[in-house]
Amino acid sequence: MHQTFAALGERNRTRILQLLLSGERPVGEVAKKLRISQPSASKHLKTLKDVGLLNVRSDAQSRFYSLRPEALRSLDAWLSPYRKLWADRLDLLEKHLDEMPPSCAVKGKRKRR
Amino acid sequence: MHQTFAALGERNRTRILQLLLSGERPVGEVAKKLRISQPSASKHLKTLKDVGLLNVRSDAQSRFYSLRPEALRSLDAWLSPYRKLWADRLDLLEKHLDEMPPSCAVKGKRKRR
DNA sequence: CAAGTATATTCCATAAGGAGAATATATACG
DNA sequence: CGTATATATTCTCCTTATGGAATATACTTG
Repeated sequence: MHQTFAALGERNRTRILQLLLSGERPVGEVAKKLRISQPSASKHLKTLKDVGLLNVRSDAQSRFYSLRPEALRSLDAWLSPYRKLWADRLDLLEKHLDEMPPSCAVKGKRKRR
Repeated sequence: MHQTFAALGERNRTRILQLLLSGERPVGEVAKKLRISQPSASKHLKTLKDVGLLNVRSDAQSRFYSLRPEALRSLDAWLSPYRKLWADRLDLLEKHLDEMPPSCAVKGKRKRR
């Protein structure tokens, strides 16, 4: 998993992911849109592909790279144990508000019962 | 955001996050549980703190590190545009099933109308 | 204040990663 | 086959990152 994160730990590569949100792209277009050299684009795409974040489809001389949903889904899964953190936080906030004297009441912020 | 990913792009650091899921820990305990040297633990904790993934609380000589929910929430937010990917996939699957002749029907897998 | 405990920082050597230029490979076309 | 297009790979230089050992800092206690 840390390898996936390592792949995402580079600005141009997160930009690539963002670009591919709108659909598959050939290398040249990625390079152009991101204003990086073709070799650079090619390398970054390879890095992302190697950790499973991207798919490639060949058509003639072109290679179309696209997001690989499974990988992003894994990220989502990795994150899931941490979601309880902000759930807990809400609980604490509610408990806190709940223990305040009525004089501190804020409209719409009280714990619903 | 790529800086957060970069911080997570190291095995020991993802392990630290995992460890802190069960609550705050002093540096020494992190080092011991992960079987890494104290300076190493200290450095990794610092990089995680520097990108906002951790909080520190001082008590006497000890420093207790804990997860910072906001950061993990940002991760969750970053991921959200990508969620449509697997939603789309489901749509495609459903469409596919929907276009199959009735003879291929699978109990409970048909698109609900 | 001396000694002990917990943590942070620095230094060093080594390894990994990125940019750019040049080159190689693959495919289409006349 | 020769040329053009699209992409991948290699090489070199440079910056950054990591682990380990040693050292520095902070706080506690007697």
